[in-house]
Amino acid sequence: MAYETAAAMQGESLRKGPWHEEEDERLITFVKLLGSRRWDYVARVSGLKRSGKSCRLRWLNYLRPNIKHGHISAEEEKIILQLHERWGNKWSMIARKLPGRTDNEIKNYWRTHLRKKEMIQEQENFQFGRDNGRQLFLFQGECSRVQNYNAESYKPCDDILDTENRSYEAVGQSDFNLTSSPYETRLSDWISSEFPSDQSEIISQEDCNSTDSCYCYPSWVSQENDLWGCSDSLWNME
DNA sequence: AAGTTAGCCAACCGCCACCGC
DNA sequence: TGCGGTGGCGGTTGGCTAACT
Repeated sequence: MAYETAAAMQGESLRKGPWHEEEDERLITFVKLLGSRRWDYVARVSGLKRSGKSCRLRWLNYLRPNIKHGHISAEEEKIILQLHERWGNKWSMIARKLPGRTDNEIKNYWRTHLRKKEMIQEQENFQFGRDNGRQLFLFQGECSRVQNYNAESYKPCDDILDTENRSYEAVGQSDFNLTSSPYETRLSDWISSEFPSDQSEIISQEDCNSTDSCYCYPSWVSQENDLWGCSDSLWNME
């Protein structure tokens, strides 16, 4: 690892985890002396048992002057929303438009606050079968009748299921988009590429009378082309 | 009061682009 | 022109704390 060279070459292991006050003070001192560009050099010369990368991150996210911490104002939130809509997850670009805020802070804020709002917004605007025609539903619990859903007959889940008698979880494509693990992203991409957007029917597992999990799957997932027996390309992350 | 869950945030990881040799 | 070193970036994780049961 390139970033381990500084301390590793001196036979020392690099420190990880939270920064101590003394480390912060030392880093500030050496950045003032050497500038905030050559982080590997700063890490080496300062004697901090940290990687250049770690020093850079600490400086940018916490120690540099004029940095703002804490409450994101309504105005800032509005800007974040607008820029995210325009640029997507370009956190550093968005951060440049918000003086004193770091990409890390904006990213965290988005994930914990704004994403929820967007999810709610998406659910409100959700038109089953029109925009994202393909939905995967996983119903936990009894599911014994065939249900055909399409854009015209779509009803909110609460209407479809008797919530007093069944617990369920519905996973829509929009939810796949909001998750970010490699496999989920791959799955979402795979669904988009494999199936045309006009295939909107969802049917449930017909002969499922048990109280165990039962799957209601889109009609476009045929027996020959089911999710679990699909081509290697979906699961192969190489 | 103790255990569990959810929210938050600092820090790490891995990938990629750039630059100098 | 290829290669290694470095910085930048986005995604992810882990730990702390508050809220809830």
